[in-house]
Amino acid sequence: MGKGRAPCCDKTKVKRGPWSQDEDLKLISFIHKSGHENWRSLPKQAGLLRCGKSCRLRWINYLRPDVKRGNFSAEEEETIIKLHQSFGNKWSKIASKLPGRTDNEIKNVWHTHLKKRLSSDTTNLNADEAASKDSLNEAETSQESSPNASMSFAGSNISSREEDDAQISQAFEHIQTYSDFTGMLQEVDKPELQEIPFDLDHDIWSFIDGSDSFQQLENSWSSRATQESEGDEIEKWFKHLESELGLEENDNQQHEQGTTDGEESSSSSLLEGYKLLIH
DNA sequence: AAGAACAACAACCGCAGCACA
DNA sequence: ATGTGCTGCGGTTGTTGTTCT
Repeated sequence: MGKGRAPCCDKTKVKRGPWSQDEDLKLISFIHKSGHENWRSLPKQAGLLRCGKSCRLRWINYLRPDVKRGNFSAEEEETIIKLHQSFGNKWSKIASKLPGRTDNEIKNVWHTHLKKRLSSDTTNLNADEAASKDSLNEAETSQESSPNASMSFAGSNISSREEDDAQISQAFEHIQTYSDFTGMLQEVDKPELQEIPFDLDHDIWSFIDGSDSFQQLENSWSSRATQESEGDEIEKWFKHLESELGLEENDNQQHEQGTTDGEESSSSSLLEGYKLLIH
């Protein structure tokens, strides 16, 4: 201390850009073994030529086992819109209300889908309003038109602050339901989400990222991994991860074709790689 | 079929806040 | 009480994939 603030990392000595499968594997296996108490020193300890920030981001947004991947459901989108109304661009706060979704993912969805949808909805509504105003003037109706701007979200219209608040409350109730039933997160209309069996792997996920600390993990993972049942669970989890990372197909293809490329084969199976790393 | 335009998303950067010495 | 280091957050950029002309 006292020598000035050290830079986050030496940019000339760290790798940047997309993560390779080998890097993912190293990060996963290191965190499994030792946890992530210190992101700054983690890359060095894990043998990664990456900035600690980059490792953290990769883990949180992509590799963490409880990250829910796949398209956002209409309900989730609606929830994001409502939460954004009350929280603004506090993505982490919004993310905390949506189990399995990361702030980065929500931010992306907002910028790519929801913002546009809202603006087009608003435009449509303005046109509708103008049209309805004319008709209202003509009919000289006694009904009061709302002074607040109206917004439409996926079939629901919010035309007053009170209704707005009520809808936010409803959203929270909905979120609570989500939280209560994380084991049933599979969406009926989103079959791709069923690739993540929350219920089946609940133990291993809480084991990895839940109430059990990584300090406990540090002591238990290696020894537990040798036990057959735990080994099965680890294997299962790695299979899911491979499927998430799209490695399953490669793996199969290589099995069919007969692997010749050493580099590819070294990363074709996360589980095999993991086994090599921990032994 | 090829190139351009657009969309989606992963990753980076800089700042703020917190914890600790 | 103060300064430093670390983490987390939000804004932004870069890359890749898809659709359109």
